Amino acid sequence: MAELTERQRLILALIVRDYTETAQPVGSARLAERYRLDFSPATIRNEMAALTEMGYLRQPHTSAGRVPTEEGYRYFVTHVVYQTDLPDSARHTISHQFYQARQDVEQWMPLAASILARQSRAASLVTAPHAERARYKHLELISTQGRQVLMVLVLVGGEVSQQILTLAEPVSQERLSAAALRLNQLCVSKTTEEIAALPTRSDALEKDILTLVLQDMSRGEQRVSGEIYLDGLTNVLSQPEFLESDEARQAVRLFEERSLLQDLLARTMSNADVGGVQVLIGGEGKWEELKQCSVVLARYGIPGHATGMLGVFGPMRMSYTRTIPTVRFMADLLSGLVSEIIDGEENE
Amino acid sequence: MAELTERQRLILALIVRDYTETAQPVGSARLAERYRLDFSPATIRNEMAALTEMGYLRQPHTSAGRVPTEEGYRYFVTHVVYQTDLPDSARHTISHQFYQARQDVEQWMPLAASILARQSRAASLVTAPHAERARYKHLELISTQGRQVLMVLVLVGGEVSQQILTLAEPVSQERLSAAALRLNQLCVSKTTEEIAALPTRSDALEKDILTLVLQDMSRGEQRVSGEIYLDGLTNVLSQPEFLESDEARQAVRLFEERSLLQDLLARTMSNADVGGVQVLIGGEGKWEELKQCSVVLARYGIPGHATGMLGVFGPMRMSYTRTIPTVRFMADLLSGLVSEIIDGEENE
DNA sequence: TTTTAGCACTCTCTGCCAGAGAGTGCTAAA
DNA sequence: TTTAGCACTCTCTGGCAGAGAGTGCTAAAA
Repeated sequence: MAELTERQRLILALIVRDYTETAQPVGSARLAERYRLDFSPATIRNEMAALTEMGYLRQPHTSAGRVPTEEGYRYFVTHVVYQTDLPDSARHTISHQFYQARQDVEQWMPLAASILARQSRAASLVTAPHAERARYKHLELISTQGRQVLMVLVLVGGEVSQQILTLAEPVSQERLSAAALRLNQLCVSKTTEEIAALPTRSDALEKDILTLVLQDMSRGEQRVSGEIYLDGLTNVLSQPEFLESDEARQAVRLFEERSLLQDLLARTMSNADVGGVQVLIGGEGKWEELKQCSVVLARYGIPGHATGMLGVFGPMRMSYTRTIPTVRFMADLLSGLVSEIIDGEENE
Repeated sequence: MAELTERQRLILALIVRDYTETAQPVGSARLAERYRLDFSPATIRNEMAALTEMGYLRQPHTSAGRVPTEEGYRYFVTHVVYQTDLPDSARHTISHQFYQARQDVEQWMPLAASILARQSRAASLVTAPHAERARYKHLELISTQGRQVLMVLVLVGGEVSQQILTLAEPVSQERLSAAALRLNQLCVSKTTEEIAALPTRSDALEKDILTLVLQDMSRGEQRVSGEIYLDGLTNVLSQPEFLESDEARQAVRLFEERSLLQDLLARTMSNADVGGVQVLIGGEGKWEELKQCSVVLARYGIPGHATGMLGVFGPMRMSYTRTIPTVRFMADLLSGLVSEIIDGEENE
């Protein structure tokens, strides 16, 4: 990547900014006037030509203004905006909202998604924190009609899963409770491997249930993420990119097809350290569906215990200046909340 | 409503069908040719004029074909399609898919949403079954760092809610477990009122927790529905209505703004008996946002115990012939599943 | 050497117009 | 009661001209 002069950086930044706001190719005269630059449109044209030459800008057609290329955004993100911090006022507003919802764990994820969407004026996604290694906390067996039993499994960290099991023959609630009690004493705080290594239960009922518990736990471990919370899709649907181009609309499928989203998260997760913000511009060649879109993602949580991802999805010309600091701040904030749940359990 | 002749009904039905498929106003010649009718375009024109006079059809402009009005769809739905049943093949396919997922309660709702979306080729929504009157089943207190405690409350019927509580001073896991055990013995199977009527606990910890449990239970009772599952939004976004008209796009906000959706469900819920399918065409004057859209909704579950809603949302010209029987069938199917969980608990 | 004014050129966008096409309503005949 | 024929209406499409925005180049100014 060639080095840019101070002035070129300024012009690139202003073009990104203007295009982000208007979605129209930006011309030299417009730029000079709107930002009261103290050099002339002609000078700007020369610099634009240079930036185009270097691959940071492009022209939709000969006599149009300039539009940033993927490389242009990339440069903007890494050199101009990456360091900026979220303004104190925003930090306070967000912290305050979380403070009010601190009791209600179930509100955390939707709240985070809603804040991300509002701040970035784009679509947001948040996955619930998810432990790579499941640890047993508590089992509850609820008798229903005849042979049907509702099994509720709570894992360390607070993940909860439910299953229905059909027994070979009806079993009373008393026997179920007794079985659950014994299994709870036996398994509490144990990992999948540790439970698998236990001697086989002599009682047939307990043995069957334990098999299901193990199945459930390892199924959870194989999943990339917990539940996915989305918000702000309408922000993105009203953008001109999505009204006009079929291509961009494709990207909305990402939000429906779990498999696509999981794939995206999995790949990004692997090379994301907690706290670092990943910016995927225009799919970076790898995701056809994201050609006209960008995704800003971060991982949060406590690695080795429970982590989740959160991010923002929008047109390539989204406001990185607003989005990146917000995503970073929210990741830190959720990490804090998760550590409050996890920390104590480590040394139980 | 004036009575229609057999032939008028046929023509109305064919116009609805054709318009549903093509989204284009349908003309007399086209209709005669496409469906090989044994009367001429001129006759059709006469009937169309009559149907227009009666308010079932309208013309976008003088020399265009006809489009059904809201009244037209309403007539079609009540007189033509309401009785039709879902073909056996579809019933079997759906039953089969649920049979495979019968163990995994958490899969039921997303699966139902996915099937509804696929069958109707529109957007679907399913709410988890939700009890109007909460009944305590089991409480779990998980100690985390210091004064933070994760509380997991399981209700009869399988609803689970989580909260974090911050105690005045640190409490050991042993004390927490003991408290939970006592509260469980005390409260199992009790309703909110019954728990509220219990004598105050002497132990301060137990008293505080019980207050939170009650708060949680009554908050749940005030909610209209459980969690909401959505699917198939892309089906609807690719329809011409949504590409062209801003008005229709408004309707997508329904799917994001919980409050709107809750409101819609609440109002429909109130005059829906379980099993009956409600069809809301073009918002029926009440919902501005739904002007160009229709919603097919049904309630499922066991009234008095746990009920939920499920439905399909799409352009006004959605295929009612496919959608209505599917919604009805799915409601019955989910009712069956819910009763399997509930039944046994009643006479515990 | 760098910046800027001037200018010719290019491309899109808008409005306008004419002709084709689709559909209607009416009238009169079957 | 149904249908063929026909005049009429309205939209849609393509072509075309003019306006507007923006560029690149050249030559003069700083």
